[in-house]
Order: sequence, then structure tokens, then C-alpha cells
Amino acid sequence: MAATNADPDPNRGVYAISVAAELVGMGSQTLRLYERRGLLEPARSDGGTRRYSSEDLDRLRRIAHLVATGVNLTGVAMVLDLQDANTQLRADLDRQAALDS
Amino acid sequence: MAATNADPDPNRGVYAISVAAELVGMGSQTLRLYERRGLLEPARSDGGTRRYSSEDLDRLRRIAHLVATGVNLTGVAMVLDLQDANTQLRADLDRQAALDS
DNA sequence: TCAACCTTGACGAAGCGTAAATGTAG
DNA sequence: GCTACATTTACGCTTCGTCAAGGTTG
Repeated sequence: MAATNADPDPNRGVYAISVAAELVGMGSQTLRLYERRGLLEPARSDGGTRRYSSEDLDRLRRIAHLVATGVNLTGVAMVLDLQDANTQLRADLDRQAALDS
Repeated sequence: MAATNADPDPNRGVYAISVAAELVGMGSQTLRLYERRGLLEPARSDGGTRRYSSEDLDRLRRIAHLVATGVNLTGVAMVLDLQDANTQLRADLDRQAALDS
């Protein structure tokens, strides 16, 4: 199979807060607020500066969509968990169905 | 199998708004608000008076729990749908697993 | 060195629950 | 006829997003 380890550039997809905020269309303060509410936990540098990964950005985009719909932050956390559980269940079901083919 | 049709008392489990509110521990105005936000649609009498069924009360209790957790009404609607979908998926998965026994 | 980061506190806007006013159903 | 229902409007309280102040990281 193809190599999936040993990323040649470990800094790829790692962004400072202002860049991450720009990429997802939010303000930096908003990203800090979401973290304080437990919606996200970006990595930190040794000095304490936040480092956003590509996965963090994906999650922020999902959060943005829910917030735009009118869901508050407590609801966002719950909806994200339920959506993930739902996705996992569908995958399990597909795998089970394949056994019965 | 046992008879599940032909309910001998079709009014069983049908309540006026003040009774329903008391049973679920809310105010009547709150029930009207939830209806206006699309969380619930109780039946109406010919004159327009709301009639809450036992299923309506169950749903109201689920709503109460989510609201107490801090989810707003937009989020409540979404969470209820996701929970129901989740429950359905688990049932499907159990049924599929039984075929592979 | 200085721009971008950090935290904390404060403020306006919107949503939620409740109460008041007025009229109708049972 | 009188109580409980209906709807609409208005009012406090909380949450969310943003800004400002003051200090630290890179």
C-alpha cells in the first residue's frame, strides 16, 4: 500500500489563529471563544500560541454551519457528537450489509 | 396477538394545555412558544383549543431535558431529529446482526 | 524590535421565558 | 356567566460575538 506515515513536511496544514480565522471566515476572538466553550482544542506551541490543524479547520467549518443555522454553542457540541455517532453507525451498517451479500 | 386497536377510551392521554404544562413541569406560555418554534404540533379542538397527547408529553419531556442542558430551541429540533435517526440506525444494525447469527 | 499572539473584562444584539392586555371557547 | 383557553406585545435575563487594555511570544 501507499506510504501514509513520515509526512515530509510536518508543518503542512498548521496555521496561526489569524490565518485559521481567515480561512474559515471568522474572527480570531470567535475561535478563542469556541475553544473556551470546549468545541475545539487546537495544539499549542511551547510558548502557548495556538496551532490549528486541517482537522481543526474542518471542525470549525462544521461549527460555522451550525451557528449560521441558529444553534447555540451548547447545541453545537451535542449535534457534532450525534452527527459523528450517526456516521459511524451508517458505516457499521454498511459493513454488516456487505456480509449478507 | 393481543388487541392493540379499538381503544375503548379515545380521550385517554389527551390533556388541555394547563394540565400538560403541569405534568411536564413547564408554564403554559412555554408550551405555546415551543409550538410556535416548530418543536411540537398538538392536535386542536374544533374551536382551536390545544389537545396534548401522551406522545406530545414524551416529546416535551425530551425538550425539557435538552433545554435544561443549555441547548437553544433551534438546537433542540436538530438534536431530537438526530437522536431519532440514531435510534433507528441502531435498530437496523441489530436486525442485520441477527441475520448473521 | 515590533507585529501577532496571549488573557481578562465590558458592551450591544438576539433569543428565551414570563407577564399583561384583550378577546373567544367550553 | 365565569373559568380556561386563544393571540399579541412588552419586559428582564442570559448568551454570543466583538472590542479594548495590558502583557508575552516569535
